[in-house]
Amino acid sequence: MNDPLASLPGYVLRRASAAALAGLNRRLTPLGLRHVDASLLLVVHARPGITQSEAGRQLDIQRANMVPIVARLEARGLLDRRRADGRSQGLYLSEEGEVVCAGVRDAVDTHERLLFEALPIKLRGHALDVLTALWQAAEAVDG
Amino acid sequence: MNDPLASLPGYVLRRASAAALAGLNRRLTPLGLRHVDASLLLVVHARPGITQSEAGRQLDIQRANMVPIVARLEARGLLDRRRADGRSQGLYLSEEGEVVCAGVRDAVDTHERLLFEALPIKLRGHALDVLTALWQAAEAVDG
DNA sequence: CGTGAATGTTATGATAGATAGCTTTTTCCG
DNA sequence: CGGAAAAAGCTATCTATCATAACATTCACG
Repeated sequence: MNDPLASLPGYVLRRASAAALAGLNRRLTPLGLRHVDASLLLVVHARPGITQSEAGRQLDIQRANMVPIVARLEARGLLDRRRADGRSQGLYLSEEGEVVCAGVRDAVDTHERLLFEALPIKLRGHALDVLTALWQAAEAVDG
Repeated sequence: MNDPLASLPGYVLRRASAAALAGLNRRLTPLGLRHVDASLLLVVHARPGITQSEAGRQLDIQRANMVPIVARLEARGLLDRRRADGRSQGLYLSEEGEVVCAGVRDAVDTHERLLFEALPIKLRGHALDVLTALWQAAEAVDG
C-alpha cells in the first residue's frame, strides 16, 4: 500500500467519522437539521427539562456554542425554554419538536443500521466495543 | 444509562474521532502545525512529486481547499512546488520539510501508540480492522 | 453575609469543508 | 489536425464547528 496513513488507527478513525457524518447530514437535510441539532433534540427528548449547560456537557459542546444552537431550534419552534431557576433554563421539546425528533430517530436509526450492515459480519460484534474503548482512550490520553 | 447516544456507533465514532483529533492537534502545536498539514507532509514524504490534486484526492480534501494548505506550508518553507506539466505541479518536501516531517512522525507515532495502549488488550487486535471496515462502510453507504 | 462558582450571553477568531466559476493546459476522438 | 471534454490550479464566498475571553446575574456554601 502506498498510503502511509491507512495503517494509523487515528487517521482511519477520522476518515470513518467524517464519511459517516457526511452521510448522516445528508440524511438529515430533508428535516432542515444538522447532526448537532439532531443530537440535541435526542438528548432533550431523553431528558426533558435538562439544562442548556448540562446538555452541552453531555454533548461536549461549550456553553458559548450552545447559544446559537438552542436559539436556532427555538426559533424554528422545535424547542422551548423555561426558566429553571434564576440563572439556568430547562429545555423541552415542543409538540412540533417531538414530531421532528421522531423523524430524527428514524433518520439516525436508518443511518446506523445501514452502517452496521455494511460491516463484515464477524466485525459487527466488536464495533461498538472498539469505538467506546477508543472514545475513552482518546479522552484519557489527552485528558 | 441516561445517554441515548452512547449506544449509537455513529455517534461514538464521532466523539472518539473528535477526542483523538484534539489530542493529536495538541501534540502538533509545538511544531506549529495542524493535523491537516501533518497528513499532507506525510503523504508528500511517502510520494515525493505527488500532484497537489492527487494528494487532495488521497486525503479527501477538495482542490479548492488544498490551495491555502499548500500555500501555507510553502510559505513556511516546508514544501516545494515544481511544475510537473503545464497545469499540474508536483509537491516535494524541502530540507526543513523533511526535518519537520520527522517530528510529525514522532508526534503521530506517539499519539497512535498511546491511543492503542489505552485500549483494553483484547480489543487491540480488532481496532484497526473495525475502523477500516467502518471507513469503507461509511463511504459505501453514502456513496 | 460575602466570596466563589455556575449559567447564559456577547463578541471574536481560527479551522474545516462545500460550491461555483474562471483560466490554462492536456487528452482524446472524429 | 482541430475542437470538445476533462483536468489542474486558483479565486471568492459561504457555512459549520470549535475555541477563548469577558461580562452580568444568580446561586451555593462556609
